[in-house]
Amino acid sequence: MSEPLPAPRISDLARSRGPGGVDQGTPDYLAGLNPEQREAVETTEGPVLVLAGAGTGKTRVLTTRLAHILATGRARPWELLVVTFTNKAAREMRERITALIGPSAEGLRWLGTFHSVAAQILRRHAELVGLKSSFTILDTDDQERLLKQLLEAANIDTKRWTPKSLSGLIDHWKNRGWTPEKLPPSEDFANGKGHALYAAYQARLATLNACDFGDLLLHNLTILSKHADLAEEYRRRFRYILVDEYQDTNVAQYLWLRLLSSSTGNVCCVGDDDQSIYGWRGAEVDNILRFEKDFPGARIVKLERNYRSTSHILGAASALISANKDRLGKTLWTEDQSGDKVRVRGVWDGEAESRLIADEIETARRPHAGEPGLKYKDMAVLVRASFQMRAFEERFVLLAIPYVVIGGPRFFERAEIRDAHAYLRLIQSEDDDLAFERIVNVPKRGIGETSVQKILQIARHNGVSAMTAVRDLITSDELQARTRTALSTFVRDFDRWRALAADTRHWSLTEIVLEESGYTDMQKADRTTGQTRLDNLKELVQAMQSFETLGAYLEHVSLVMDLDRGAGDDAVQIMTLHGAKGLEFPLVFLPGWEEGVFPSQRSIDEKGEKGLEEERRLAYVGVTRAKQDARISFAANRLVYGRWTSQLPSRFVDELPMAHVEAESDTGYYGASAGMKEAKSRWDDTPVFGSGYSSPGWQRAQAYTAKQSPTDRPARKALIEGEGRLIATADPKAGGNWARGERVFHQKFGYGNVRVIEGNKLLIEFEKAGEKRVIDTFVEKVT
DNA sequence: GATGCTAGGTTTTTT
DNA sequence: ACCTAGCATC
Repeated sequence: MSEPLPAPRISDLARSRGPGGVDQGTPDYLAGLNPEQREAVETTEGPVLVLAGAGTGKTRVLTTRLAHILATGRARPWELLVVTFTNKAAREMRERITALIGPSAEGLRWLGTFHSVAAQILRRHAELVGLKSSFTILDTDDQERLLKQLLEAANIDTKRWTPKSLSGLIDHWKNRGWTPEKLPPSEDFANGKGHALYAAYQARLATLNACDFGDLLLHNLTILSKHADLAEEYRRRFRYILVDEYQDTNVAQYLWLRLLSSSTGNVCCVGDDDQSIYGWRGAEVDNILRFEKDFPGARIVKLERNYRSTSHILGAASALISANKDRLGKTLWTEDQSGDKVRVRGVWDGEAESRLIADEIETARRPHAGEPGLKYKDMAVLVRASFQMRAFEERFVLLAIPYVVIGGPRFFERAEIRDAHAYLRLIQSEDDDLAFERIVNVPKRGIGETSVQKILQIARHNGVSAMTAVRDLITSDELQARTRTALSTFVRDFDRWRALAADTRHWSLTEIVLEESGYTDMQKADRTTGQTRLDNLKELVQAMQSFETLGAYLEHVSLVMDLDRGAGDDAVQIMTLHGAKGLEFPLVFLPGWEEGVFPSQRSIDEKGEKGLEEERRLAYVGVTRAKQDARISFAANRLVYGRWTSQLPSRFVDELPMAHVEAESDTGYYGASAGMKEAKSRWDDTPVFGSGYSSPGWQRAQAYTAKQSPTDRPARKALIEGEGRLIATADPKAGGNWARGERVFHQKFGYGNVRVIEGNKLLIEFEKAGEKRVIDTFVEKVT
């Protein structure tokens, strides 16, 4: 179906030349591929599913396949549709293809994330769904504020029915490909109001000429299914389609792909059903399990030779994943026969666990038996949930082990960055009411909530933007004189900045705006977080410099919600298992393998057997990140949300085969298989930390944190005068662990501070009564 | 608009 | 145990 096309730059690559420039027949880029990999690369016509196990060279196959298609003249770069999930994956793919075929890779204009490609298509046909091609893309924050207004307008209790949950629900609906018209009646929110709210939200988005992330795909679906001619045009345009991480596609993405391809087309999906870990955000493993039905006669290529891990690591991982029922089934193998067994350790509590891991990190760094030691960055601690990270951070700080936490709050989601963006958006377009609302009183300029509501109300009533309404209001007498003055300054500032924008580079404009608006001053006044925020803003100004225009910058950030910041120095990586997908490390630590923590209880409660299988895939992903060594650990006692809880080892520990595991425990439990019964009974008899204290008369004193309280808040005072320990709580219902400097409340004597602790005795001094009381109780974990 | 306090929530995360 | 939104009060 494709006639060969001239591809000048690429043809250099297509054939390797011997020393004398003699054509040897086999293209360079195919050299070194194993037979399966080669099949995956060379099966270019018709549908193909590449099942790529962990560490089987997937990215290499993917990029080589693209290079092959281009090099053999089957298509030109702009005739390829290549979609990934993350910007990082898209970027990496582009880089690697460029390395293979040179600058002609720039022609790959349809290579990107699902959302960025969908956005490109939507911009071309926006009018078909009632948008202008200049539509803005809202982030979750904008979304939630908009929904809050709608909920309030509909008189719905936003505490019981939070904007957040509605936003999550709408997102879920969009992921399933449901527009308000197609929403099944069984789906609902706030007792029968779900459908109307969803429709109202979409209508509001349309008036704002905006859409959210889900809409990018959803509008595509509407356009492509209603306009068969357009869909056909795209199907013709995309001669070859390639989808990465197919196991993570949701229904909307799946439908989108179906509309852009035909069932006999050249569609290549790459994925691994065993690594599907995003079911909770709409991914359908079924998409990959069903591939052969969707694309009859599809070729299935399994990549099973692993180039990453030792045989023990693979053995442990394979045994684990074999406990899952819903899978296509692959058996990874390796020629590597070196390496140690996976080590499993049971320890007393979370603290012992972090101590153990820190020790092992230091040991691994030391040269041993002629082998050089590992670097910090060769090691990673992979946790199930982020609350588990803190224990490691504390330990690493204490021992001066350098570490980085990967993940955490993302750059463009930080409040200060969003504030800055809101200023810029409002300068760029006066109609951006959401931006207006966000910063009209940030920093405080005497425009209270009441005035803002009034402005918005009038704006909506008159069908104009908030900024226009403000211009009218300044000249009327509907607002207090003081508010009017504040507003006219506000408007004047923006007029000035807008004029300035014409002949100022956008990053300088940003600096000027932040300075003149008083935003920088506001942050400087905040001693707790101000400096970090100012640093972030500086980074923002820096980042803006690589964009031509303000518009280009804003389009970029709305799709790419993070900055690719430097990989950093030599440091141990701490991250969640989800965050570790696609990465590899010589030495991997997998702490917290306890029932309820991992597998997560909530996952099992909500999704039952399916949830458990996904947790197991997560365990599989974790173990297969390791190249040389994997170390699993679990604790008998753990502090979870401030409560000491006794823990049982994860069922995943039991599923590990002794042949590939070496287990040992400080507390009586030996982990895998052999001697399990006896070991388990010993574990069950192990005494657990006593915890909890309660006594009549004591009430909970609310904890304040440095972030929440400025220096003059009571808790803060105690922090400064006391021993540097933050105020904790003493909750008679829950029991609590008290420490020096902690603040407590007694019905009779009021607030008091814990001054001295000796053994089990507490001395508490009360502020008002001048009372001193000695409390005899069981105290532990005193710092 | 600042302050004091309470209630509610806390798996995983991309775009 | 900790954080944050939001209420009541000054």
